[in-house]
Amino acid sequence: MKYVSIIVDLPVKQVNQTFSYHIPEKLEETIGLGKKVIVPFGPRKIEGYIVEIKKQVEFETKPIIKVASDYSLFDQELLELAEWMANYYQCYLISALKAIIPSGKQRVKTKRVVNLAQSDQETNEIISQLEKRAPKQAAVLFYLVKNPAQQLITTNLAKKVNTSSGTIRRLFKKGLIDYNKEEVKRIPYQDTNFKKTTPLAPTPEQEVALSEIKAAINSQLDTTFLLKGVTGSGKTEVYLQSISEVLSQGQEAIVLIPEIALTPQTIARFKGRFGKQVAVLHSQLSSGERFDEWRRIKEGKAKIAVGARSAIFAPFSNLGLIVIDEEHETTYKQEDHPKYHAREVAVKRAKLNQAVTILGTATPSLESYYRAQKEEYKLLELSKRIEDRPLPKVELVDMRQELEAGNKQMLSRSLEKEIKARLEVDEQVIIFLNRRGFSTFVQCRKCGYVMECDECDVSLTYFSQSQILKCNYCDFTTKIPEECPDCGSSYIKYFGVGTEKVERALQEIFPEANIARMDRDTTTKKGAYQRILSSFSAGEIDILVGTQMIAKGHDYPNVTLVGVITADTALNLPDFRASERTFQLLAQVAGRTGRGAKAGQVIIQSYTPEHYSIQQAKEHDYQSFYEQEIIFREEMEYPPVTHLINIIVSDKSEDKTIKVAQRLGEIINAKLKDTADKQLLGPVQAPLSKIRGEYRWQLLLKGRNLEELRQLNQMSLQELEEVKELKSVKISIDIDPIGVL
DNA sequence: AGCACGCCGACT
DNA sequence: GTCGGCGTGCTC
Repeated sequence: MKYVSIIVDLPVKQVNQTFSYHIPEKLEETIGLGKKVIVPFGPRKIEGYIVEIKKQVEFETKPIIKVASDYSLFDQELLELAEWMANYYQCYLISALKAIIPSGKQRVKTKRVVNLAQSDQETNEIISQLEKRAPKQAAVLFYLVKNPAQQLITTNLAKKVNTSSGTIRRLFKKGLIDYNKEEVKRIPYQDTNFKKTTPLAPTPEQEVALSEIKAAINSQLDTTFLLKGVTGSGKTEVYLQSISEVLSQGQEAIVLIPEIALTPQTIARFKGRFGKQVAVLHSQLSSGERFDEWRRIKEGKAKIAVGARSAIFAPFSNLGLIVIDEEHETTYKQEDHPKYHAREVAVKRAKLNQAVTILGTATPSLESYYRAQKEEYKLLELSKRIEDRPLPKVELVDMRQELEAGNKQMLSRSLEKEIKARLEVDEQVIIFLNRRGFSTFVQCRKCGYVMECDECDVSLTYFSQSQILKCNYCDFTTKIPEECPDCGSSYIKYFGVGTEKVERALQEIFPEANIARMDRDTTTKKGAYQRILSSFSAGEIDILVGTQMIAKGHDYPNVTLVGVITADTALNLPDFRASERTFQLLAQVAGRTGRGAKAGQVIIQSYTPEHYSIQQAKEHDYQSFYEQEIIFREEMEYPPVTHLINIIVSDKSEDKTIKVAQRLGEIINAKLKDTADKQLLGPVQAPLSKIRGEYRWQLLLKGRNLEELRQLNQMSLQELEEVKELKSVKISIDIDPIGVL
């Protein structure tokens, strides 16, 4: 008799372990590691994944009911990677596995949402009947009447009215609610024709980098390179020729690109060189298309996977190279569980395969450069742009002096003058707005009242097109009030320098110019993002105004001026990465110009131009920036010198949240007593103190040894579980958080 | 998670 | 007494 170990598809602590089953004879042929199966589990049937095939078993077993996938969804190597992730990021193995296997795959992705089974009126009657006998059920129905079209699944609904899933099941049994399968839709991706490209002759610097990389590829050691190359220095050509080398060894390659830069232009560069051998994996593919690409990789038809974060799990069997472009980008860190960082996973996966990793960027993350300094990574530099084009000249404008000189506009005199000059010679301009950390909000000018979301601790964002106020954290939307809800005054005003405001101001000064705007507001519609960029690239737009999304990877040879309206908004955030982000952003934005034959110019407006992150960005001097920033990190004991674990405690009850956070704090502190190399910050109210009606408190663990921190964290949480009455409170762990905001 | 089991207050 | 809600524990 053959047996298997199964991980069941339930992200719950109690079943975060393997369960043994036996294989009925007729399924023996189709069984295998990584197959999805249906198994009996208590009184019901659930999905699970085979993680081991074995001959003996120490339990009385039930049989597997059926095999639910044609393919093995992961092999031994990817299973090992999942186990590493589960341990490193402290998540359930099933969560790590589900991050690895193709998402949206075989079947259309659906969620089971709860609906009322009768009209609101009838429901209201039922509520009054139930209220006494079954207050919880009445509360659930009441919630559904009050919040139609919220499309909640059982668990979330139960949480909303503070009850268990059992209550909802009882309502279903009574026929008062029913379940609807709701499709999670995806936007299809259109393929284009790709022009064939041939390898370019490398510059001397590229030559050096390539020879080192090729040597590493041939040595079969898991070397990690940090390829630090200024914008426009030809990093992509290095990637392409490295991939060629790997292919000639009969091995495969993965290329990660930030989602936002995964445009047809970027894909064309890889498809143009390697044609059909390239599989593209990103979130905008339909589930069918994505699964097709996944199968091409699995079957060995594609040798190169190009994609966003999750492409790091491409199912290759002989991986030789992983490239991470723009390695400093924070989008490589997954926001929800498992909160993995693709860069860390890549280095681990390379190790499992004796593969080479190339981390490419103009502005390395402090983490990567720190490791390069310690020679954990090998540093390769491309300091010159192709054809020796100069880096753009950067001018800093002190906005305080502008104001003193009587200019109250948001455009400095010098930026206005330069824009005018470009328009006269038909060159293009990009105006960049660093909006991270604040958005347009609505405030009463009389009493200062700010419109906020009831469920979340944030001010509502103003969308002028639709004349509404919206919460960025939940789906709450509302109309702009005529009067202040607090004092009744009608002096309600919209604040914040939005892209829209900049656009309008520019249009006023330059009525003749064609101005387009790109931000979340204008790119929500399908394909809008592409449309704006291609029209800009075709020269139909003179000035493009936008947020972070225009800072990434495109080549516009006719752009000769980039203006940054406010360089320092991110600097004022209470986050230890504030300077790093500011420097990276300014350097990236500056890189958008001067990429053609014409020289480029950058004007940065700032209220704190003396800050080193801004000064060093002006000089294009990463090295100096790093040296100054690492001193700050050393002093404050922040990453990359230390590791962090962010613990978020959240619950609908503020009282319970605080109690749990404080109890956890006590437990940790007791364990920290005689250690100097680890510390606990908090518990404190989280910077976002309330999201979707849940209160949030935060604890931050800091220390040089991550393994020790992790153990401390685990032991403390275990001890916390003994406090029974506080068990329902949610605790979320973030290992190596990107920010603590 | 989601199912059965068993305790306990309310009501023909 | 019995009906049904709600907390608890278990799933190879």
